[in-house]
Amino acid sequence: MELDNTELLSHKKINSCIPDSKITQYQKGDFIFQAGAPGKNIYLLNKGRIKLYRLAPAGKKVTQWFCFPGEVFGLAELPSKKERTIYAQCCESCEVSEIPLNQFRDLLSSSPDIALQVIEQLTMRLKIVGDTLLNFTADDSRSRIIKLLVRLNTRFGVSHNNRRLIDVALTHKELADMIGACRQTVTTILGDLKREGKIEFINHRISFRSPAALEALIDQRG
Amino acid sequence: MELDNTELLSHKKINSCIPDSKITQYQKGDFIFQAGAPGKNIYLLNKGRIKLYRLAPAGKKVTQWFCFPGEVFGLAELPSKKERTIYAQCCESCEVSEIPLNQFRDLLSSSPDIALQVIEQLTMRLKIVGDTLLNFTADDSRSRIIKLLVRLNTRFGVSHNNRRLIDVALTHKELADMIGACRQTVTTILGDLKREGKIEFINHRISFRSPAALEALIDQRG
DNA sequence: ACTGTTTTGTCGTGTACACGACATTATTTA
DNA sequence: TAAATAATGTCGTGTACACGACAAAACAGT
Repeated sequence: MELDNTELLSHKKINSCIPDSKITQYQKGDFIFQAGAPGKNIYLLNKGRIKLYRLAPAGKKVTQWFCFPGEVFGLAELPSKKERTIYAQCCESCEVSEIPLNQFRDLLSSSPDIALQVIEQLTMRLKIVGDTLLNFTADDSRSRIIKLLVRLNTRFGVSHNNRRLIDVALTHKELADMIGACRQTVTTILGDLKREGKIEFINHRISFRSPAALEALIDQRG
Repeated sequence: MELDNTELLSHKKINSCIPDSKITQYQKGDFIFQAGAPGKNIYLLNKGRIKLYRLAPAGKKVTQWFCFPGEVFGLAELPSKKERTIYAQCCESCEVSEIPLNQFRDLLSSSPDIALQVIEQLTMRLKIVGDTLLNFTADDSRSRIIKLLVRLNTRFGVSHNNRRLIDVALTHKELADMIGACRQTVTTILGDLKREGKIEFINHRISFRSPAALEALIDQRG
């Protein structure tokens, strides 16, 4: 299982201009860091997409965040100085700037502008994770999927034949993991929605009339 | 229903020294702000305890955070400038400093130290909300309660008769809301734990041998 | 083109837990 | 100290959904 609070991410991007940073290229599937690692660095994503997730003992995943260019990650250990609890894995080839924690601190002190952007990024994420949490307790699987699609639309949606198309290929497993459901449930619900004529599939990408039309499907309870 | 990610909060407190801030006293039950309000201010809690929560349409609550003295709140609207989605309600009588958003921005620019503390607070919260999210998908009610007790212990735990005592009076409803369960389930599970001799009640406060002893009760599944 | 692997679709079956309904006991408030 | 309100304890009953099992389809590698 895998969660994703990621869809709507901060619109505040930091330009890839961290001075004296070490820049590294990664391949799809590579880990920037894994849970258990010491965690002495802060990262800025320049290019690509990175999935930040946790792993429960039973092997369930919780995708905390999808990082996009301009976003800082690996901050969680800033206060605690403990080891990482999160996995950071590349979804595609990525370029990442990396600086040590204390250097990052200095940077923030000397660049109030960057500090403010970091604060805005964090704030935004906190809000979205909060939304997700609410979503979890309040909604059933169907509503969760619908809301997920709406959120995905705001990040990956493109216009296509006078409709909206979520322009990212995602498997049912991935979708399931984003909303804390099991794969079969997602398959069934997606099948229902398709049968109802609410969504269409264009090679693993989901298309629908409009976000509003989708939202109208959310039952009263949620 | 009501969630709480609050238990372990940032250890970074900001001294109540925001210049030119308006200081207000509140009574228990008062709202500092409610969802739907414009949200042009940032707050710093000087004294008391504040519950930050969301409300789902069906009336379910999700407690996002318990604010303690030295913590900043009301930030979520910093980037979006939209209306608030959160309720901030006093759990007891509180003293709160309040400054307008842009003044807060200026403050951050001129005081990198405060900016850093804010970043650390946010980071800490993000981590905890993430934990909660994982907790939600991976654990059943019993494990959620046990883990909640462990977390509560780190914040409110005191030593008492060579045992740990969570020194806050919480109703079953409140506990239920913290873990996204219904009240009856909490009553039952707490009853089980008591019958098993794992916990005791000392006027609405929960006591147990040790956090480790509690954690041992978490079943293998995770 | 052939074969292994991943993804999708569709069944049951089992179960955790929400929800309503009460009775009982605390805790406020008048 | 009575009356009202809130908190607890304990029942069913219903249901959403996880999980296992498998078949079919799509995709990838050689």
